[in-house]
Amino acid sequence: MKQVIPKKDQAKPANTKQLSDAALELIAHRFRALSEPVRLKMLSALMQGEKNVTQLVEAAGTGQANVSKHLSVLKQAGMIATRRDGLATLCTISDPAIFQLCEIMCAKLKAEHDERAKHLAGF
Amino acid sequence: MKQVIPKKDQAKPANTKQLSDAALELIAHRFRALSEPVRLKMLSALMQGEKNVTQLVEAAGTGQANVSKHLSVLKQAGMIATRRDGLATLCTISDPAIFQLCEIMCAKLKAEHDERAKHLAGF
DNA sequence: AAACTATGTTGCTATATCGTCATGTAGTGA
DNA sequence: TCACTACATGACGATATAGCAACATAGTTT
Repeated sequence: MKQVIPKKDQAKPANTKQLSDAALELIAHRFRALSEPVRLKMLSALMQGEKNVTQLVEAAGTGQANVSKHLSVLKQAGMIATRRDGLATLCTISDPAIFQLCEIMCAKLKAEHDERAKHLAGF
Repeated sequence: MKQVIPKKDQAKPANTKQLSDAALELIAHRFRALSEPVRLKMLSALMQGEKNVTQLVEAAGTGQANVSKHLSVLKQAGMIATRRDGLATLCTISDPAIFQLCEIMCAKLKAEHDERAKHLAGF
């Protein structure tokens, strides 16, 4: 999946950002965190405010173990933060950029699929 | 991976967008298209303008067959468009939203990893 | 301390997907 | 038509990951 290619230094055009392989990998990793419906559903729930894991399990519609793993993915991607409060683990969105990203993607989808609006209830 | 959960219709809070499962799946699919370093590298190359597949193969640093498959992923995600010109297949970014998405993600990373700037040459 | 609740973790299976090799196909030129 | 180029597609192995079940752990309450 990941291979190291001898990378020839390429001249950097004025207005073009050339990203290193390491940077691309980091970026890909972030996008990947947003590439699962369950995680998006959890983030969507968190957009309403802080929630504990049990609430997220309800929102996600999957098992608790699964949610726990998804949480660690989102956490590692720097998208959510957690704090302990007694028995509960409270989760919040730690980076407002998430909102922008989702808004852009949603707008994109809405524009493209306006004719299929029936399948996109809630927009 | 995908399970159909009996979905209770939930009241829709005023300022909160509740996305249907179908919508979330579409959004996740779009983000997933951006979750591979090779695809990001291809998009990065396309940001400089239209390129044919051979040029993208060079830019991506992987095999032609692989690039071809990644291209179809990006195409299906509505991120690039292709047109045939003789033997060549010319590719362009079809949605400027890509730029916004990558800029946001890059800014996010830059902010978080400023201290590791050495690994992020090119920013 | 014992029982209970809320989460995290591990082992497992099923599925998805990357990368590669080989082959197929479309368009070009001799 | 034959060879060549540019690209797409199918088969394959290797790896990653979602989901589930069982268990482990932390904090609370009695």
